[in-house]
Amino acid sequence: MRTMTKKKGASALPLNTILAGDCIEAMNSLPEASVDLIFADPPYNLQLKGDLHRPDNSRVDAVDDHWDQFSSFAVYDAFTKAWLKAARRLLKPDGAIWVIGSYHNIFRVGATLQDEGYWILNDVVWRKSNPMPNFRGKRFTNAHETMIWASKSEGAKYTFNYEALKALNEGIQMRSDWVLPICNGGERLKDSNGDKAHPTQKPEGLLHRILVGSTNPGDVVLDPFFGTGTTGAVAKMLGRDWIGIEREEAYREVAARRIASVRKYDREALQVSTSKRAEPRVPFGQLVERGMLRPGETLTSPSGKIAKVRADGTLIGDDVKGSIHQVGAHLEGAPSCNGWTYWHFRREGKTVSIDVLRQQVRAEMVERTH
Amino acid sequence: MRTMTKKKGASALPLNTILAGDCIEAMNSLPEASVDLIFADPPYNLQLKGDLHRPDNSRVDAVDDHWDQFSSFAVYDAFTKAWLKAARRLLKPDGAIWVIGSYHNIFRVGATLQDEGYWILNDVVWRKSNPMPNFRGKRFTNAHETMIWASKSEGAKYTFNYEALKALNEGIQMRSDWVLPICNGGERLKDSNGDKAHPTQKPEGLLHRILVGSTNPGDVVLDPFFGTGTTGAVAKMLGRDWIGIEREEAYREVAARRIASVRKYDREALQVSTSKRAEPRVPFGQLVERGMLRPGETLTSPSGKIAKVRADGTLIGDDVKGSIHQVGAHLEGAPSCNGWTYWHFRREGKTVSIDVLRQQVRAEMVERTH
DNA sequence: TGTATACATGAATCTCAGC
DNA sequence: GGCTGAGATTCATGTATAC
Repeated sequence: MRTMTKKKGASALPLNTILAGDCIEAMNSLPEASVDLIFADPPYNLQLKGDLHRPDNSRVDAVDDHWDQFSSFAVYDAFTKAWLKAARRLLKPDGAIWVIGSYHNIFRVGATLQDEGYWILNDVVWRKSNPMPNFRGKRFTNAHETMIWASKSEGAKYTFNYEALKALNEGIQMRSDWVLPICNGGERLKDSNGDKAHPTQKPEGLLHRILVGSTNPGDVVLDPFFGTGTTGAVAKMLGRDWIGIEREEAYREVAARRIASVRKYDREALQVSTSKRAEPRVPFGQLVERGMLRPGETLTSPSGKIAKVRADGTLIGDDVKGSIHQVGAHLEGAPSCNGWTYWHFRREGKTVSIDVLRQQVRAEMVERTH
Repeated sequence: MRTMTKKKGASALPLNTILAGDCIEAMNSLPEASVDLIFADPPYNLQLKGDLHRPDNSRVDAVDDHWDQFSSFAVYDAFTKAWLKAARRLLKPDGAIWVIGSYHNIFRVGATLQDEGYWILNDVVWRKSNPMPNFRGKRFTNAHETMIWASKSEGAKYTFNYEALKALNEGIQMRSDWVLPICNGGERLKDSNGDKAHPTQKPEGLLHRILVGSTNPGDVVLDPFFGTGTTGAVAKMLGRDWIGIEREEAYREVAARRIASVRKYDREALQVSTSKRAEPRVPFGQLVERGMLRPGETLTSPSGKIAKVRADGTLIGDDVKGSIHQVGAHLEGAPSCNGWTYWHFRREGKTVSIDVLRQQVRAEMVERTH
């Protein structure tokens, strides 16, 4: 793990520590555009009528304030807007946020996210495999919670480790509904009385998937409602830096102890499957320059189209010339075409994809860097 | 089916008919406190830009209809507020509403519901068994839509047929996540060209579950965005009265024809509603996420081969990385390999097959869903 | 007629480096 | 910031066609 601070202009980032106090004040004390990912599990005790605080941290009194539904929503909205604004200031331009909630608060959180300029990428449902049943039989078993994943703004280049998530899901694209058990058993932290240390401790599996999917090793992850520190624990295991903010001293103590006992995974284990987009580009012309394909040689497509290689690495067909992609797209009447997988050549009586040659070139590039 | 009107004071209720025109005006023309349930599938306000192509270059037929275009969130919010207000006036005191949407609009709808005085009872997730994938690999598969179920006000005595829903669910309490296929095949209505008659037709199984669960025979069900009339068709089958409102004449015609051909208690519809559950497929990655195996941990094979677990649920061996099956096959020089029975780990001095862990996960899933 | 293969399609905010 | 061009990217299901 790196040192405790990262310099960013004049300010320092208190990495891998738990900050005490109100999350809005704490976030405002940190340098802007310094965090890669925020995970937030904000309070949503709206309908319990009590223990709700205004943005200025004064407590709302249900009786004195003539509590009603409307005023309670207004107060909650103001609180939500304030912390989402502070969080957005902290995010790097290509950073992202995850917020988790239930039907009590998630609609207000989602609307505020949109109003504040975040760009929703997905809503993801955590489908609990072992939920608490609805004992009174008056409603459906509350068997899920909703998470919203959003980038700082529209058009941002957010991190999404598509291949790693696909690998986690046994080769099938990861869906927006995740089946995971609730946090219990040995993972559930207990206080000295043997009671649960925190009412809504999130399972580490949830954070594992979020952090593997939307951060890279070395990224900075901030959790403004740290609780017992699940975010910090999983971030440490996965080689990400983390910052927690928590108001309650009892939670901070439990979290600190918990994270101290966590080990980081081996560096090798943190390497995940990568996309082809991350591979170095190989110009087709290089295959010609290197003599892997001869100018004048004929390439064929699975659909039986034909083109000839020219000395400058372009192709020429019956009535078209251009790059391997352009000629392929034209011959197929398609909007685009990946020429690397489309075109084939003959060697020793066999038809071979030109992509095999690209892979050879790439393999040599790797060899040379060792 | 009863007569076409129900007297309610001086006004009459146009039962089992489709009203033409704007839904807000039409609702305002109906008597207040006269409807038992409202099901609404409002425009989602998708903001699609260019065309989208599948990897095979075919073009996706997008929802680009004029009725889904709104110039801003403010305009969409005003529209939402107006129709929810009109709808609430129509509801009997113990009536309820269901609204369906996606992340584009559902947060705004949910917040407006709360602001207008509705009381949210559950959010229910429709998990699509066969969603359209994310073709560019940039986000999670959009595999669900969200429905909000709300009573007219807090404390209302809404209808909830707990036992009927439990029976639909093979004797287990119905959860807040429903697995149902999207509407296609014979159920999907086509126009005279053979194209889909409506871009977003909902499956009858969804409405079946909603109406069985939250109405009684003889209740009045209103749908202000009637489309091709799924709500009316299922209401008729189930012996509920219905009122549809639809602005587009083409949709009204399709809906009228469809409902005319429906018989009460249609066997086929009941069949649809009890569609099969998700198979308990367990990706290897889930064992890692859930902490049953640790990234960096070594797995062994009966033949003495070795590989290490990575954070994304892939394995890495001496000169190979990939899924448990791929790495096993490569190390054995075999065309294929069942990684579940091939790989083993050590616990308490013993060598255990990873398949034991899969069986543990499966046992938990089966326990809760059957 | 039965089986195997090919094709079509679904509420979608779906690329990115380099100039 | 805008433009150009390389080149990466899909799962489940129903229907049509081929053999």
